[in-house]
Amino acid sequence: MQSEKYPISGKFLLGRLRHAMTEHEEDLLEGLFDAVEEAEHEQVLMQRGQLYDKSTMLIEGFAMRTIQHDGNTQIVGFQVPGDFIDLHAFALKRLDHSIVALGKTKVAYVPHNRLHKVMDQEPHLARLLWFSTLLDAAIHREWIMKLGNLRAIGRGAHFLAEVYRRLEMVGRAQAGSFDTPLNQRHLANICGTTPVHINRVVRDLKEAGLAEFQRGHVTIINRQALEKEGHFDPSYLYGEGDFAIGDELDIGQAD
Amino acid sequence: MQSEKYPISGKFLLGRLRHAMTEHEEDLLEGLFDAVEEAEHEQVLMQRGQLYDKSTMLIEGFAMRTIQHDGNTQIVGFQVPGDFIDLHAFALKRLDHSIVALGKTKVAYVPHNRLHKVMDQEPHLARLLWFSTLLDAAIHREWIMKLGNLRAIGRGAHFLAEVYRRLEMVGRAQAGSFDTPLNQRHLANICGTTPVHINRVVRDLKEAGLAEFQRGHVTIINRQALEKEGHFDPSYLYGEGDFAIGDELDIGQAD
DNA sequence: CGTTCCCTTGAGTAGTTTCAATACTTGTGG
DNA sequence: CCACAAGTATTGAAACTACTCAAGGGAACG
Repeated sequence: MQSEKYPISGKFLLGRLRHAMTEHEEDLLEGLFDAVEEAEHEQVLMQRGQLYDKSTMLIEGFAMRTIQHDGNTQIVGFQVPGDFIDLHAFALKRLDHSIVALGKTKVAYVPHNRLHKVMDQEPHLARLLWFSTLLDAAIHREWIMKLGNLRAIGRGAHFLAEVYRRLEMVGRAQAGSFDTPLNQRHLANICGTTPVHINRVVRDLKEAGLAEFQRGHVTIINRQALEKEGHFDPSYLYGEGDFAIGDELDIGQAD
Repeated sequence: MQSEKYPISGKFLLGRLRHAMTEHEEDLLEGLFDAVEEAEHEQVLMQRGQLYDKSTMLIEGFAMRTIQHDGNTQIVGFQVPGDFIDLHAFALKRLDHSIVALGKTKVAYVPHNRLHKVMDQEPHLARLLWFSTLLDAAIHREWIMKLGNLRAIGRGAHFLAEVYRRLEMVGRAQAGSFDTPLNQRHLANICGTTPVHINRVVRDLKEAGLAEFQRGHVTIINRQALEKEGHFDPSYLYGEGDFAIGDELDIGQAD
């Protein structure tokens, strides 16, 4: 599989526009990165406000995007393997938020000057990189929907359904379950509630036969019911078959 | 000013990276667009799921991004003049959300094939376009923070503070006030509450001497207190002076 | 000048938070 | 291998925030 041939970038856009990448582009992308590094749980990978001249591919493990204000930390994003987690630092230079590793993670960095060359010489690949940053934006929008429209149980259900689907796309989900570095405090933060309340939500999800959230492990008991409870429609993840992007349109060819 | 020389794209990135555009790029960008068109209040400019081969510059008026689910509509974004409101349709091809005009608006369209040429031949301008889509993502993240962390009054205060600042950047704010096509139903939706409750919030904001929200007009009474109530830190808008982007780094030059 | 949409207010209820106390897990050192 | 500490999860009760239902008032538009 792609993960073996491309140990660093093999999961990038997997299940989405991966098939739109030429072999030349896959080789090129893989070659952009410096050596693989490891990061510990809760290690800050990128700090809000700092200047960066490199961006990060998440190879193994998880990460979260956080915004601080008055001692409070809000989790505003969750990243899985294959995510180019701070590619936007290339265009923004400074990040408006921090990126923190969750669990043991493997990452690889690409210096921005190499991305400049891609912009100059590989417009099609550049556009795929752009696409991947817009996927994050689409997920952000769905989180806004989730927080603005759903009660706590729906938010919890939506998040679990989303993560399961995203892990599935990059081959990191087992049948009906996945491992996670999140605890109930993280989950509460992501769902915009308190840990005490999310604990009752977790109990309710289990009692309703939708999903189980245990330390480090999530079991999807009834996927369809879970997705319904969370009003989860996966098309915003732009998976293959959802919006079927790239099938009817050639991406990146100037005409 | 730029608005006179460039009637269509003159407000694009104004107050942010506008100064990083060369005159050549400003001319080029202006020339990309077809004739200016008008749109009515609540007119759907772009429909979720449809295929598009053009993108839209918002010249005058406002627009909102909406996600539908089960008859419910959630507003997940708010756009002001100078916003390239669906540039992401260029990379995504289909949108995960709809874009709806608010009030009388003027827009102009650019066919995607012209953007292809920009990608191929103008990597620096392409990167500025990319930057502008990432600004939207940064605003999305802040909305997630707002919904996840603040109570209703803080959310209302945050939104008013943000819009005032954004309008200021494109020269569309008067001293301490601005006009808006939003009613309290919109405001409630944006803040993730009910109209009845936001009505009480509006009253509280007025009684606390922070801001007034009247039909079509918002008055900022005490900006500092309003921003404090909303935990509003404008740096995520990447205005001049905030993260001071582009000053210490050359943007877009491959080295 | 009436219709319609929007705003406003009140009262009861539901959802969520806060505070507090207890149990369970995991890791560490004796 | 057990004891302890620290973090995490669970439960209960009271307080609060926000929602729902309902009705009345005000502004805008034809």
